[in-house]
Amino acid sequence: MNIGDVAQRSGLPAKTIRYYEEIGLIRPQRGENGYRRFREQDLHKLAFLGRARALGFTIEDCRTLIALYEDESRESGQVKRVAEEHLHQIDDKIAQLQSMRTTLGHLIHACAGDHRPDCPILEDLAKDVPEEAASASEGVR
Amino acid sequence: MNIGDVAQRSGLPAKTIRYYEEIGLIRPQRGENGYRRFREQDLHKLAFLGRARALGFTIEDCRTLIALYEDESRESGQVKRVAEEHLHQIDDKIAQLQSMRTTLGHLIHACAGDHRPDCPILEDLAKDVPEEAASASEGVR
DNA sequence: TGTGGGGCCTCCAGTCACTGGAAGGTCAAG
DNA sequence: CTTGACCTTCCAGTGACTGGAGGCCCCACA
Repeated sequence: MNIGDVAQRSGLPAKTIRYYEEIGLIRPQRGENGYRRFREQDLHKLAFLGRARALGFTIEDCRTLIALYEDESRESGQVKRVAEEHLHQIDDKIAQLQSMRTTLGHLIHACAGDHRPDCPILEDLAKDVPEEAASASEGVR
Repeated sequence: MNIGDVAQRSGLPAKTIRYYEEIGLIRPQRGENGYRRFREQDLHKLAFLGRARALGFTIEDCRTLIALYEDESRESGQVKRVAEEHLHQIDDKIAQLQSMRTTLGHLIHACAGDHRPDCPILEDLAKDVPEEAASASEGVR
């Protein structure tokens, strides 16, 4: 199989597959013409990667998960730990986004959205800076 | 005010403030020693930026919002449109994350997480590739 | 046998919004 | 005069790709 075939069958762009080789996630063989030659096991691994990425696992997580997958003596607790860690990060992100969503929703609701210049959204963004410089108010990054 | 002062009062890291100058969001003056000199209006703008960023607006959105803020003849509808567009993107992201969350939650629930190697998480990730692209004879899912 | 159009290759640059660090100038206190 | 905090610029790196240039390879068709 050439890269175009695996791209189609795995659903991953050829560019991404080359990138995965570059960072050592896969090691396809090479033909005499220099073309990558993929075997079924490569395709399998790419599909694994595609699904893990679709669940939001980082590339490093994927590396770990593949290593565990190939390790006969793994303990499912190891896998579960990685997944739970990731779940927590997803939850954090959702919470952060929902907080933004709430605030933004209120502001949008309060804004007439007409031809006049008065706008609660801008007014909120331009609120005065609290004068207590010393006390720390930690923002989002 | 030097950069350290505005950093503290705006809650933004000095690095970020320098970056904002580099991309033209702010234009602080300079002292004879080469230090940036910030006025109250610069601080105000940085606070505006900090809040907009905390709501998840992109830098380009921020540029637009500041321009609207400074434009006396703006229409609040313009602001509202930007905010609504952004809200949609937040909603999309939340939906995507919640979908991941659901799947991942199921998998984690199904995984014993003990010393044995059997793991539904890995099994799911390693599911067979659907034969859709190559053969096109099988039924779809 | 030539030609045209894919497909494949590598390498480089860009994305987004910072962040870290090196190397060095400036300032106020002791 | 030294120390140390603060400031400067410049360069590189982050994550996970993505786009594009320039060039080789392969096959079908005339």
